[in-house]
Amino acid sequence: MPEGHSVHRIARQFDRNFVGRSVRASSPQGRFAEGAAVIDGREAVEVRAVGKQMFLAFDGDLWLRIHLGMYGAWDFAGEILVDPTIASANGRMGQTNQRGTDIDRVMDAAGENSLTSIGAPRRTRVHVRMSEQTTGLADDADEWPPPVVGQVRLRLLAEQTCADLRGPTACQLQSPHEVAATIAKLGPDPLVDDLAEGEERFTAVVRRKPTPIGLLLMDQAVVSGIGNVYRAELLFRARLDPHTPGRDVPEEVVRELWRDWTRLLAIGVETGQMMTMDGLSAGDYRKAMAHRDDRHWVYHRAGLPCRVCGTQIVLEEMGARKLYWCPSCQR
DNA sequence: ATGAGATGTATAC
DNA sequence: TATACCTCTCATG
Repeated sequence: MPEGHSVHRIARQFDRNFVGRSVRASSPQGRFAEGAAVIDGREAVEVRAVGKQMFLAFDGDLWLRIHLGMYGAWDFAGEILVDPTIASANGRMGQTNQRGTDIDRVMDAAGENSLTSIGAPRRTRVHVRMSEQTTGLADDADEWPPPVVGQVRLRLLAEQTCADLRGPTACQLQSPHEVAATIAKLGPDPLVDDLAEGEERFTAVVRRKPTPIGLLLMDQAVVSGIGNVYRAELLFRARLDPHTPGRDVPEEVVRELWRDWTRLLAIGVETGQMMTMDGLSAGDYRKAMAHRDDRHWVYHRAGLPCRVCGTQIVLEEMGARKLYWCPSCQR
């Protein structure tokens, strides 16, 4: 259940482990059998992430568009090269293996990005290599390719790396033209678009609309990659009432929303975690990360006292999703 | 064991 | 606005 940061991390995994290699494709579940047959045997040549969507190109101008939606996930298995840009600061690893989208949660469980934490409840074991240094588990007995478990819509297999896709909202082949059309409908993504241009686009659209800012932030045509967690947190960080019509949000505040999103997205991609309380002391940070519900300003904190003013955090529906906010701080 | 809920979107009414 | 999609995790018992 990724917001934009996870998709960018997954794309970097594909860049590292599939691009430049020829790929075997299959649909063990059968629901993407025709598409898999078309991909099978081609070389992956490029990967792009825009917002919550990933586009993987194969030779012959064939693109695969993936949107994980709410439950979709990639499982990586095999020998996996970790992209240094997503490796964790402590030098071990960022996410790399398994559940592309659940990496945050996997690491949450142990409180740190350790290999052992990742190994425990997983169905696949993974050799992880950073640069030349092998840090993976020794488990020579594993089968190759790994046995299929559960409903796998698409399996992509490179020489030493396996990626299994489950439960995506979208998994389809596209022509270059269709890819361009899909991307054209998306709002700016700080990791794709020029930051200044993105800021202009975002600001212009928001300042024109009567729609509540809480809906605009979730609208992928307005800005790419923000989901329900980042929405709540961005609004709190801006001390902004979610109901404020876009056109009534002061321009400087709109611009700051965009800049804050660029900041949070970069942190999310780097760390694999939705860190929205950056700037905490080391001690507070450790505390915040220790418990799942202690790491956000307002998200998932209905009825709890606001961390800043003590007012009870409000829960309401907005855009058919749960919105959490502090009615005192956010005006 | 069982069930509710979830970091999302598309479609029908 | 409601529902379907599709899978996993967590809370509950």
